[in-house]
Amino acid sequence: MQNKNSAITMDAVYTAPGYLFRRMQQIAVSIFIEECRTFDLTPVQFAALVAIHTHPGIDATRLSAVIAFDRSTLGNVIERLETKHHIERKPSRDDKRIKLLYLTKAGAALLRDIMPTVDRAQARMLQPLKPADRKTLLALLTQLVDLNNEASRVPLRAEDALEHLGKSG
Amino acid sequence: MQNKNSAITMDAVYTAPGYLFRRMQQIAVSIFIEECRTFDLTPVQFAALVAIHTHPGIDATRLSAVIAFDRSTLGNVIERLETKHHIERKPSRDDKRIKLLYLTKAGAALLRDIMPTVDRAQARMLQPLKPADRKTLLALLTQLVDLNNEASRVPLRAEDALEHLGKSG
DNA sequence: TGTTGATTGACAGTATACTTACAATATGGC
DNA sequence: GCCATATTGTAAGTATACTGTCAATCAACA
Repeated sequence: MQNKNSAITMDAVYTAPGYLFRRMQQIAVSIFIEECRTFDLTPVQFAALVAIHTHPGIDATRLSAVIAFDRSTLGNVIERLETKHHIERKPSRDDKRIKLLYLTKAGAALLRDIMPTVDRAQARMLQPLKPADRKTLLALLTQLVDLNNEASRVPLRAEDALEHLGKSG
Repeated sequence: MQNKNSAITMDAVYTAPGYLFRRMQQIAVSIFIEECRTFDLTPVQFAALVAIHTHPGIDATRLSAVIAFDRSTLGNVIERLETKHHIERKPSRDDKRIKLLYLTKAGAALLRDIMPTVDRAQARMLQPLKPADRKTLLALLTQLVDLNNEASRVPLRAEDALEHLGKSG
């Protein structure tokens, strides 16, 4: 909202939720990359590894729904993870369009090893707040993301995405 | 944090602050673009226009500090705004390295006209929350972004960035 | 004055994050 | 079985968001 004079100041930017979300995302990625630099893994690559670990044999389309990540971009992410030998793609016998995703041994080991570092990175993001405020912020944010799910171009579809899974391979 | 069995589940993603910030950023951009589609303006382009309006004759480096936006990427943003005739670049007489940024008449008019739409977009992002919760979330987020400012690769330098301004052109 | 070091904008490279379009393949209705 | 429709992965195009590097320029100092 502008003030009563409708004068446009930098407050139109600094106090806008959208600006704060963008800044916080920048900061979060920066902290994650810095903490995990020895593992050479980005936040999205980490999310993909966790999802593939949790749902071995998932395909790219379902993976995108599970981590709420655009399907087209995910193609590049999968490619990079494959180049780094963290995952492998296997053709499905039942559906020739589909490529099934699995962690390699190295990928599974990496995921196991990186967990404490990721936990530390996540904690660092909220560190400056008092513990009670951290809980409040997380609760409100979780609520808001959930209620706004359909507003995003790639809504999270954790459940339905996996309904038809497990019958291919 | 993982549970006591250290089993890796999707909760390692879904409950992580970093994931929530990413989701919220996706949602915020999506809402902004959707509301402002008739104006063909992105959130960052909007922030740049506001900053140039507030500080006519600013250069690209200072602009990047004022909106906490990477200097390299900002070059492309400026280029697009110039192509759309919303801003113009003029060489500085005092410093041949610098190009001074100004809104065009059309750019100023666009900025004036888009304000209500941007306000509506910003309001929509927090709409699902109760009014009291919106205030709480905004306050905590503002605090967190401020306290984490130095953690980002492009810290906000609203004040210092403008200290040496106004002597060129 | 002249040279060193900093600043500025531009560029190349990587990685999200989205759009639309397309060919190969699969599915459901007939 | 055949065909319209849908799904899947891929690719091209746009826009952030960052890393580096580089040449031109400027500023400060010996």
